[in-house]
Amino acid sequence: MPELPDVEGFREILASCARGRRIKRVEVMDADVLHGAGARRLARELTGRRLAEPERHGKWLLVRTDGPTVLLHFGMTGLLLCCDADEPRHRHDRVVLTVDGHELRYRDQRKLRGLWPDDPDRVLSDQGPDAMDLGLADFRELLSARRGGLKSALMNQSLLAGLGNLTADEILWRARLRPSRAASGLTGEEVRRLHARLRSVLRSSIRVGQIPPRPSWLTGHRDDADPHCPRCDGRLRRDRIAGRTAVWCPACQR
DNA sequence: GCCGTTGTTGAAGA
DNA sequence: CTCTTCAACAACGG
Repeated sequence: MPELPDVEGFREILASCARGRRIKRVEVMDADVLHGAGARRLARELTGRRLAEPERHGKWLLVRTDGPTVLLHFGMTGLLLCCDADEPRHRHDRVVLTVDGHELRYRDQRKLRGLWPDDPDRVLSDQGPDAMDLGLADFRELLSARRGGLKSALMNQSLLAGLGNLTADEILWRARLRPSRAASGLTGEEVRRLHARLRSVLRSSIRVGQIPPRPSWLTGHRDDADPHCPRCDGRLRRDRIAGRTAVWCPACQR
């Protein structure tokens, strides 16, 4: 689930639910999700701290406090929820921060990622600029220096941070470009188009907190038994590209 | 038991 | 060195 738009939604949840409030209690139900610090140390460092304005970089959420910062990554199945304290716990709730009146819950089925109570600069040192902060000139520069495929470049977090498998497919489909194109082989006009679609897909998705599963979007048809293009009605293709399933329209995308 | 999964990583190969 | 693929991580659904 979580790509840039989802994580931006989690950031808004965190801000509205807990900003300015004090952490009363830290519960770790499953220490598998803690990286670089155990449950004891996490509780000691966070209990009594006041939550500050949260930030996001790519798919990372920075939980700022008046003391240490904790970085959250949601892997494929992670969520951040703001719950009333009397709401029953879910079996996949791994860490719970109690603030006044609410509980912030890190819920994750698969535990592929988790919490890093660590120096943000160190954890984010391998990340490229956030995809929403990347200007056209830098985008062009970065693609032109690339030897591999276009989709794998878009998903490479060290080049630009935030795009995953679904957003990359949606952006490429909107820009009418094939995922297998060489990253450095686009014309000036194609780069401009790609950059514009990148921004518009992210902007719309951030509004909804996910890629909108609308029938007019490619992502709305990914899981159809016999998926067809919502633009030209041609049959969509599924290919294994850069280790993930790419869905694209051979008729619309060049 | 098989396959697949909106993510990332390290190892191995091209 | 650059880039890609692969297996692994863990848990679940079809």
